[in-house]
Amino acid sequence: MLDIKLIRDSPDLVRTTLQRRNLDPAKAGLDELIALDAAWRADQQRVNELRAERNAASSEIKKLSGDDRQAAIARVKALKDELASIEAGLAERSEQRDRLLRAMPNLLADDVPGGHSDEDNAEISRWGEPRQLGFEPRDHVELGQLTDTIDFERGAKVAGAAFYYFKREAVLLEQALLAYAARELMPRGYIPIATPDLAKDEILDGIGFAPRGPETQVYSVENSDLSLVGTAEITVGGYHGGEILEAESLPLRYLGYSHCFRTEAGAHGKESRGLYRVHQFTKAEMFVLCTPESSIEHHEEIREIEESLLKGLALPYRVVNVCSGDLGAPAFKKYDIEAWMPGRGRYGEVTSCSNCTDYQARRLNIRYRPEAKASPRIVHMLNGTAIAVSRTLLAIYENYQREDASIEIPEVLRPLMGGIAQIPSRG
RNA sequence: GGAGGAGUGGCCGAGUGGUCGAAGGCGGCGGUCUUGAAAACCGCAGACGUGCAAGCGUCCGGGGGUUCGAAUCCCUCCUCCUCCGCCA
Repeated sequence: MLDIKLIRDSPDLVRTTLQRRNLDPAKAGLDELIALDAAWRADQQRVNELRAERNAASSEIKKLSGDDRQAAIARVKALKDELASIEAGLAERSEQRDRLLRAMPNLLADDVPGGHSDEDNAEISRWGEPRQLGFEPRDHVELGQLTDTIDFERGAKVAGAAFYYFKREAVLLEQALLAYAARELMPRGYIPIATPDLAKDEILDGIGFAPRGPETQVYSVENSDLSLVGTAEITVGGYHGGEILEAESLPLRYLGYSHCFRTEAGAHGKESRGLYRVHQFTKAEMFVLCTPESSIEHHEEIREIEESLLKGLALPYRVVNVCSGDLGAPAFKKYDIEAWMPGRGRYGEVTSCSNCTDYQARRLNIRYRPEAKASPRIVHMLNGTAIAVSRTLLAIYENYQREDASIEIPEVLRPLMGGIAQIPSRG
């Protein structure tokens, strides 16, 4: 969430941000929030005064006895009743205020392009040339069938549409990709961390996911406050919740491994074929906690790492700067990296990275102490995909396919697959 | 699953109704001493809210209650530990 002080001091900045995000400030309740906050502060002040009075009167009581004591107790009781009535209103106001405050999206970086959908994302670079295959490329669904390594039909039979089985070399390929991420990132200071696949709703909410409700993308567990995580961003972000970190420990770089579960409500349509949009996949996620001064720099570093991972796999890609309308509430700025996907004949998102500045950290109350004795400050948090297995595997299948439907294994992954150099066609 | 015990500041740990935001220790910071460092000694130090500030308020796992007053009493939830059972 935003700092309430920012909203008090710079309401116009917040108003402009909402407009850039194609949100109506009135509908978002900005003015309502400002009014509510002012009223809340007035109430708070009044309550403080009454409490001070009550505390003072109360501490006198122990010195009194007899009728004086009884009279004093009666006075304090009256004060208490008055206080209770204001406190009730205060609690309600504070709740409303928090609800509106938490609903405000993050500020935007100056260079976030305006726009309404992913079509308005701004391409900023390209790397690699799509291979000249010299034959009509198959898509990964067909390749998965012909190699007997991806089984969507039985996935649907057992778990429903958009579930799948990996078999044979695909299993090794998944493990190789996950190992590849660790091998590349550990030298860069990333700490591998395998996280729970479920998290409490309050953590989901802290990261900016709506755990329940009609719009949710999240599977929740009945009769509990747990949900299946959509990304390790949730569990790694929650890892330091409520803590005050030492300045020397920053930046903290994590490589979080988890399964990811997404309902993809309302997303059934064009992209529903194959691995591109599935209900479950495995992912290695980069997560960085750093000082506010360094987050922009770290964002660029994460983007650079994501590019280097794709370069290592020799997958052609382009980088886009995600436009304001396509940006989630916690993100200050986000890059998508889109690999070439021959089966679709275009680029498709395989990784992305977001600078969420202090938005999530404030909700999760993650701070650091700049130096001894100094007051704590909110950290900045960033996340980025190292490897999303499903989409990366999709891109490898389609880019490395041969005419006979066998699939070459990218050079860097072969040592991680016991030397396997190709997936044979079994068609 | 059953039975007990415990959750206090960065850490350890006192504290069973008022003067406790909380002794003491460790760690931290500043200083004295020293060529420098260590040791020793002296001192300073919680978080949050509000306020220009002084201050005031809130916070002793979470929530609720009793009381004029709760770290302290009651209820409830969570977490951890020990023992038993069960499973691996």
